[in-house]
Amino acid sequence: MDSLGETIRKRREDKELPLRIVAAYLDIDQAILSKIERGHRNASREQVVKLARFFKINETDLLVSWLSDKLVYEVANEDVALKALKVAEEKVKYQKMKKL
Amino acid sequence: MDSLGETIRKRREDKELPLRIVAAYLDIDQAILSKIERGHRNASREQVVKLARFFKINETDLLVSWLSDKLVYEVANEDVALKALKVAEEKVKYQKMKKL
DNA sequence: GTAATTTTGACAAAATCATTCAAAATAGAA
DNA sequence: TTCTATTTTGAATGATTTTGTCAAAATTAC
Repeated sequence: MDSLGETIRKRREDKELPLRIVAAYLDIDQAILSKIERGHRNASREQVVKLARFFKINETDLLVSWLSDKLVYEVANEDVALKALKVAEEKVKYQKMKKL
Repeated sequence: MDSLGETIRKRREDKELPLRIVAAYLDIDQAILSKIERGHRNASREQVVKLARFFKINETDLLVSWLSDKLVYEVANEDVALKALKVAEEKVKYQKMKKL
């Protein structure tokens, strides 16, 4: 249940690559990558896709990690966080149903 | 499973109040309230609290409605929407656990 | 028809967020 | 320790998003 940042930092350290290299691949400043890894900045969707490609991580898995991080951030400090997540689930399920 | 907008529009129409009156209570332009009711704008947390007070709706319920709307919006058009919501739940539960 | 209400969109102001850059901090090797 | 590479931080800038205002257009009710 790692955050996106924790996941890619582990991968990068396994391969003993400096931020510089990965950042260059993503075409971003290494400061930004540092912040993404530490959870001080949000990655963009495109950056997540590139990261999955670079580290050969399943793209869907990494997108789930990224999106769930954003959701956690959105409900942070709300007493009703869990309830809201459950209700949101129901709403999404309902929307999906309607589409068929 | 109504959205916040649907909920307060129903209440307002039940009481046969014009936007003008409710908007004045919230201290916002009626155009904004119109957009909130139709889901074209997001309400602020403070506005939700005021709306609950005005319509005598349980504040927690209305906050859940509001927050879940925002979550649904955040995952809109993502294939992994449901999965991300579930993972976010786990993450929130884990954070809560750690706090004790 | 008129009058009241609601909706819309253009615009401006404010707030938020992303990026760059350089300096400071940290870690590792000799 | 000193030297070097890497990482982290924060300030400044820019870009984007959000927020509210206003007036005109559309809708509804009478």
